[in-house]
Amino acid sequence: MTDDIQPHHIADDTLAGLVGYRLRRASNAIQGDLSETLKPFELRMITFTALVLIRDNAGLSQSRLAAAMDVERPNLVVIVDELENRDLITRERVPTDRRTYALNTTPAGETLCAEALEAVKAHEVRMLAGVEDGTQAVLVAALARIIGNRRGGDE
Amino acid sequence: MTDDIQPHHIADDTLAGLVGYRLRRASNAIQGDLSETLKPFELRMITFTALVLIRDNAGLSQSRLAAAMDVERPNLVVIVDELENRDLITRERVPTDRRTYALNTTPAGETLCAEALEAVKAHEVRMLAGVEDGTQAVLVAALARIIGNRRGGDE
DNA sequence: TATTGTTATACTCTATAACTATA
DNA sequence: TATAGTTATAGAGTATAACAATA
Repeated sequence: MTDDIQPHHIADDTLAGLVGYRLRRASNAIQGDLSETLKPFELRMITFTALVLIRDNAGLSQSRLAAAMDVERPNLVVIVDELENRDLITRERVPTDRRTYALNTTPAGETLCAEALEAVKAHEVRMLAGVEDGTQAVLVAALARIIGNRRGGDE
Repeated sequence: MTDDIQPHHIADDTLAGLVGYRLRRASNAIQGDLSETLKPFELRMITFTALVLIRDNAGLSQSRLAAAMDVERPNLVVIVDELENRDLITRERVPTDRRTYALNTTPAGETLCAEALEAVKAHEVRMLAGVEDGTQAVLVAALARIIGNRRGGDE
């Protein structure tokens, strides 16, 4: 094949000079691998996130979970439905405020959560191979700054 | 308001311990700000990316652009349509291979591209405020590693 | 037979309006 | 009246199959 005129890899120096561009590509790389990692557990990234947050915040309401996940309430319904239908979480009326549901993990949900978390930790080790611990700390600190710089960062 | 029982911010320590979680949040923060930055130019992130790559790779074909952008060919058609309809790029038949189109920026396209790039650079400075130059270099190097660690990284 | 660009289509994700039941 | 959860729906973004023109 003749790639003398048209090189295989096109010039993307302009974009590569943007931190945001590299950040998105790194994030996509991790998300892709994470999706594969969660497949054996029949979890998507978003259902995994919800499961972990419910486990770590017993009795959480859907509204507060939606706010924490930055997901619109209507969209959270199907996520919670999915976890409940698989008996990974329970949805119980709160006696003091019968509008809200208290979300809690079932024993099966806790087991699956723990197993998935182990797999995710292995996935992180895989994706961060070659990045030293000290560098990872610098990376995390820099990311925290960037997150804090978002429009209306603190409010 | 009584937040004695239910704190405002729920515990997300488990997820915060994952680099991928922070990476995605930082990426989302930048993407959100970038979308706002590009609005005055009536560009979306994906049309901006295409415009820059066409400018930097004169005569590019749609297939190669799609491959570079990691976009399916059918989805690129509408992106190229949009840029062509706005007279930012031209789409001309290649005489040596009449199947392919050669993509090139128009003068208007180059002007808009340069102006948008200036705005994007200002956006980057804004989003990276508080992250020192040395730290940025470490960040970029770490991101390059992560991107390289993606499944079938080099092939 | 393979490739470029295209159309049509479907599936996921996300966003908004409007409803119900409770407060 | 305001809030929690829900339904229906609409809009992005993305993925696949199949086609016409060309190689």
